[in-house]
Amino acid sequence: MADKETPKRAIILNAAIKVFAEKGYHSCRTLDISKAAEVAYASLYQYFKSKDDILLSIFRDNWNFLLRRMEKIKQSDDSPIDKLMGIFDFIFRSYTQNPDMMKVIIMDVPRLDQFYSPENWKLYNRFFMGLADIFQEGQEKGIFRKDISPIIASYVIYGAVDTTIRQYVYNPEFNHDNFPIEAARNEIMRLLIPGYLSKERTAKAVKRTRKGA
Amino acid sequence: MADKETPKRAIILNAAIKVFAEKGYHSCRTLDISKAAEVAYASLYQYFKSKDDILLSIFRDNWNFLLRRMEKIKQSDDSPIDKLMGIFDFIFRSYTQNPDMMKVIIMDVPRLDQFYSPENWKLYNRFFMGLADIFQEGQEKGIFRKDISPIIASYVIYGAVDTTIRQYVYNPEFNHDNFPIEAARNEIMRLLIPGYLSKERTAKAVKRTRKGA
Amino acid sequence: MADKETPKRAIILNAAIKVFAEKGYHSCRTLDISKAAEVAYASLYQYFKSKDDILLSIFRDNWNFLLRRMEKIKQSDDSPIDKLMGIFDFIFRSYTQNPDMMKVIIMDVPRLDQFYSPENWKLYNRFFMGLADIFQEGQEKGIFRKDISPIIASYVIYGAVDTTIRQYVYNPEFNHDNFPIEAARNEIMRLLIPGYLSKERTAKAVKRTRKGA
Amino acid sequence: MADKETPKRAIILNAAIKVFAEKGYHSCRTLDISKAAEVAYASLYQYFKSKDDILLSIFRDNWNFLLRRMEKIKQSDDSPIDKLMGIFDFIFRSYTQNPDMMKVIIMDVPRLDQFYSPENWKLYNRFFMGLADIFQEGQEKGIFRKDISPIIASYVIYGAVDTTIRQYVYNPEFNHDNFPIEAARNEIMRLLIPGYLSKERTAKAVKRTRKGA
DNA sequence: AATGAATGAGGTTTCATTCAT
DNA sequence: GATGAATGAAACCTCATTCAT
Repeated sequence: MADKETPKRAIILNAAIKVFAEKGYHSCRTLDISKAAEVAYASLYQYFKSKDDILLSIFRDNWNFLLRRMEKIKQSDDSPIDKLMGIFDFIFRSYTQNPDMMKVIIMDVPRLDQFYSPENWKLYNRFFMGLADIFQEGQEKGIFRKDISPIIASYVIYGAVDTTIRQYVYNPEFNHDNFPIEAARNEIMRLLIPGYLSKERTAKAVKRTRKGA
Repeated sequence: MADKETPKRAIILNAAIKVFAEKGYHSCRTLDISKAAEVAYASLYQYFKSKDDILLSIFRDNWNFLLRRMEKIKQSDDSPIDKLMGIFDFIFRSYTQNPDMMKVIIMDVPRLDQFYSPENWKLYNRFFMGLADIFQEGQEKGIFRKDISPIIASYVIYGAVDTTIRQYVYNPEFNHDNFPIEAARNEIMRLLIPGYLSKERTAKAVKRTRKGA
Repeated sequence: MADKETPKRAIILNAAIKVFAEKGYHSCRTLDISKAAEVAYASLYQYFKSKDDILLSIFRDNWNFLLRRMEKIKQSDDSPIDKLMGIFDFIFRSYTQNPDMMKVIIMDVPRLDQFYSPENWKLYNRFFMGLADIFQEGQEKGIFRKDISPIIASYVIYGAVDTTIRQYVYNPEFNHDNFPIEAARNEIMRLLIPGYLSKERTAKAVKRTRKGA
Repeated sequence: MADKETPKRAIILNAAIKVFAEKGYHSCRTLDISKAAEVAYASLYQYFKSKDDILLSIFRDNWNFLLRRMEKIKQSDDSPIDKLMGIFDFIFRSYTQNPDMMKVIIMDVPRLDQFYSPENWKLYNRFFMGLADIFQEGQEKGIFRKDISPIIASYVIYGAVDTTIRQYVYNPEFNHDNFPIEAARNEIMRLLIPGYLSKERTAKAVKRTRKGA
């Protein structure tokens, strides 16, 4: 934590992710964040305007990262199915690597009234629009059904991921051992993308995606 | 509001739905609820233990209503596709008739830390399990793919609805006129249920479901 | 409790004594009293003006009873020592028979700000004045030291009883078995009244006092 | 009040003593305390956990001070009578110097339900045990009657002081001018301690006690 | 007389943010 | 830039009392 290398802004953000994930945004106090970050209480306010701003910064930083990754995938010459696969793969890997961050993005960010500002919606929607673009590309190539509007498809795709991860994070009755998150990912793909079938193809797509990271 | 017929508990609950939907659970004060309900402040606390309890009562009452409806649909002799259709139809109609209530269920309830109690999870999961049962029935009848676990399918189905309604409620960039909610419903069905195609069949199923209400 | 014979006022008063003794005046609610009395909530207010009034009624009723008893003892032809003995005996017997009542009188009544009204002080002081009268009689008869003002003596006498009973009621470290309350009473007599010695005399005085009841 | 030298904790405590003495613990609001202390409202809660904690801190601080003083007196080579005299003198002088504090200790502290915790009883009882030790020393030296248990004697001694001060504080019918508190102190000594007689001896003991402070 | 639902005033405490060092 | 003590607004809930039946 008290990492001299890491800039203090990042230290605070990482600590906040941990604390938000543990207690929830509304239930934790700014004092908890400063303690977890091992910085002075008032230091928070030298790097962020407010508690809100910390949470929204977490969203913005990570969402922008996601968007950049999506952009790369979109511009690749993979098939639409592999593109979707690449995005799914990225999200689920993010969850595996940093479940706290994902928890915060999925649960705490949409909780915040201030999240629903035009600027944030714009950023938020860019992801849905990207998904829609890929879906539309698939429609044009005759891979996906044409009687579905791409934007609705993007909601369904995101909703599937969102709700599934929510279950992994919160549902105490859910047996994680029997349903490793990677299995869930594959099943969602199968359900949403009729053309998604062979494992070889998937493995190849994933490999390619990772190389491009 | 000051309805002599309606029991006071229901009056409070309806007022709370309105206030929660307008301002959000954390941003509204209990005083706002009592004013909206046109009852004395302390009356809230004769019918509910706390502000939390009001929100969770909204969830419990409506979720139980949803579960009862689902149970009826499950026990009908409709095909699994029509059963899913019936549930979608019920949820989307609920949204149309009482968008505030849906907003509260989708946005405020999962915000509340206290929501994640074993009792609530049990209630919450009964819906997913019901969806999974129908999906499994479809698998056994050879209608749905067998390489998807029913419980994951239920998450995807619910997530599709949840995220879509969320967009209808919150997204200011979203053009409601071009995407009436019924259209969204149909598109989600098409995306998730490969066998769902003909409009006649759907209309028939909906009719039957409504009659059975 | 639901005693048809006992007038309802007395039922409420007895229930209040029990509840006040258990939880303390400030920590119990009027609802607790009505429940313990098995009367309707609002019935309290047909017999008493307020919660305060209930507590003060307990004081007044019992204090008047004590005063009447003291008056009888004063007017007897016992020696001043036996008179004091009679009063001590009455108080300690009251504690043995109804510790809850004594607890309320000693702990809750003086807690109440409203207790310190001129009327109540007048009533309260009549007891001290009675004690002082007896002490003065003893001084005049050459039994007690003359260099002590009777009123101060009355405070000391009452304080001894008050503090001792307080210990019996509240002190968890106090070993009741080793110090039966009667032993305490005798020791206080010995300490305060130099002439108080022989057991026979005491027994006689007690007997006489009881007969006069 | 706004004393830069005095640590803020002490400022708050002194203000609380004043406010509690004036209005009583239950009748005053925490806002009154902060105003009297001329500190910000929330500052109370940086130094104390709660309103209760403020009152109990007043008790603990002053009681510990009393205990330390008693310990010194016990370890002196004064006679048991002079030791008791020293303690009486200290308590009555404390009352003269800070009647508000004494009022709070005698009236408000024992009001508080939370006062009756094992820890507080332990502290409280140390005073009674100290008094009992001195009384027992007097018994062993043949000064006090042996047929009185020291612990009961300690209750009587404390009760005498407690009740007398209570009268000085609260009784409106009591004529303070005719009974200066020092006179009361002497009379209590005469009543409780048969051997206590000569004024010269007393004066000497008091002098010695003060010197040793 | 008896009931219990309805009332609203009032107080403690929390916590994000600022300020003086 | 760093610190942490100081700040005060804001909100939930309790509870004695009244009122309508």
